[in-house]
Amino acid sequence: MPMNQRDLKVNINEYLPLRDVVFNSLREAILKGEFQPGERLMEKQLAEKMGVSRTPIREAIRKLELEGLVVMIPRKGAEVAQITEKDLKDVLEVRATLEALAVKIACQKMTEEELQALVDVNELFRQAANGHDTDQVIHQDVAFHDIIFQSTRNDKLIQIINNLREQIYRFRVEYITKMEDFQTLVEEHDDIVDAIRHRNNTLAQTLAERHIENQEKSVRTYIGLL
Amino acid sequence: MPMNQRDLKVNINEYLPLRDVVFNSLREAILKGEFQPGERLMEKQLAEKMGVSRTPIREAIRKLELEGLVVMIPRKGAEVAQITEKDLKDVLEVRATLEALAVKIACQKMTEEELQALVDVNELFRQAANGHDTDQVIHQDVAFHDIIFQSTRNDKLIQIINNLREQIYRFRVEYITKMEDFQTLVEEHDDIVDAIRHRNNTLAQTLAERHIENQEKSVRTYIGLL
DNA sequence: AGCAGGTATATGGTATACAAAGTGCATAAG
DNA sequence: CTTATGCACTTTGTATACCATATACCTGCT
Repeated sequence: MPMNQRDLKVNINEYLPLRDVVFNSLREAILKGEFQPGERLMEKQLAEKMGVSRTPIREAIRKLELEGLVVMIPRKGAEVAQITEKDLKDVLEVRATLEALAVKIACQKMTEEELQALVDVNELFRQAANGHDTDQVIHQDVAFHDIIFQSTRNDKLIQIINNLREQIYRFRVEYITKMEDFQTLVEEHDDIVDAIRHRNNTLAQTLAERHIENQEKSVRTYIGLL
Repeated sequence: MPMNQRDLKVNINEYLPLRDVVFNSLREAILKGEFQPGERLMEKQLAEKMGVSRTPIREAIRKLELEGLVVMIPRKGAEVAQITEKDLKDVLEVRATLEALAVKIACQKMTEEELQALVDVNELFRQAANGHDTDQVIHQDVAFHDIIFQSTRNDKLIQIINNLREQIYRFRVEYITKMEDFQTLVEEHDDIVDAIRHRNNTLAQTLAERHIENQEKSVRTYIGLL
């Protein structure tokens, strides 16, 4: 019985409509910068490259459209969304508030196990930062924030913050790569961990908000105001 | 020349792909409760009813899927999303924070014209509430909050809050209809207007947050914990 | 009543067709 | 030499037909 159940579960988990496979591929390609902002996404071309028909491509594009990663131009098709300075500002303004909310809830709900995981990830982050391993820095930074989000038990909050992160992910890769000094980031993470450990939610909120604001400043500096 | 330009503009504005017409129709139908939660959305049936082919229907459903209004069941199709008590709680927790952010920004950026418009809408809201005109109460309440959101000049914030409002809109219609006493709502709106007028952003934030929290309590009371 | 098996129906995807709009390039006009 | 004009080509948007597979329904058997 447990085996059947597991098989069933595996089957359910493994089933992914082709449209979602396409959706995930395109999304990742856009986030990694394999498609430039403004670049056209042509159905036939994508269909041929991915070996599928136009139908799943079109459906994937509908989802990317709502996700904000592509914009539709009537009767011309989809192109990768440009990000203006204002978009960046708007996104980070909302994100700062929601990250603050997340740590506030985390102060109340985070378990000891989660806190330990956060400490561990933060240590990996520190090592990556000291070793200037940018890939790891990005990876552990995402992991760090993910632990905080998961501890809120608020699926809607998690979904929205992830979408907001996604929208500026392309920049993050660029500016993190250019950035030499991760010391500020390390210190900010340390402070946030401490605030959560002491369940000091007002402090944690302030720190989280400042953390995102600093990120905005960094992006501006390193990207050169776009 | 201005006439040509206007004609062109009109044409551009009037063009809506069929998929978007379908998307808007289905969305409105779901929000108005014309489709019950859990009800199946069948492509062929919808296509016949709306006089289009399956293609635009399928694409519209992809967007509804990402919007959270329908859930996909693998190899079975789309059905109208159920809303659990936890969903409601999660959504309102995020909304309370974002409404607070909105009024905070509004305190800084709202123009005198917008403030006047807010006062006017608030007066209409009061009249609707006194006259127990539920349709108008809902309409003016939406208008009231919209003016505040627009004054933030943050398109991302506006988009996210609108999505969050949408998710509980179905309940709003029900509970507002059942609600007899709008006095609390009127007072809360008055207080928020005053706080914005005096550019008191900390007070405004507190009021907005409480306003949404009260809404959560009301929904729970009137819907009976779902 | 419960189960087996067959039938109908829906999804998910492929392929094709075609009108309308957009793109690009060559050629004509100024 | 630059700017229109025109024409061929491509792409989107939608419709339609088709099929494999999965689910739902029904019917008859035990």
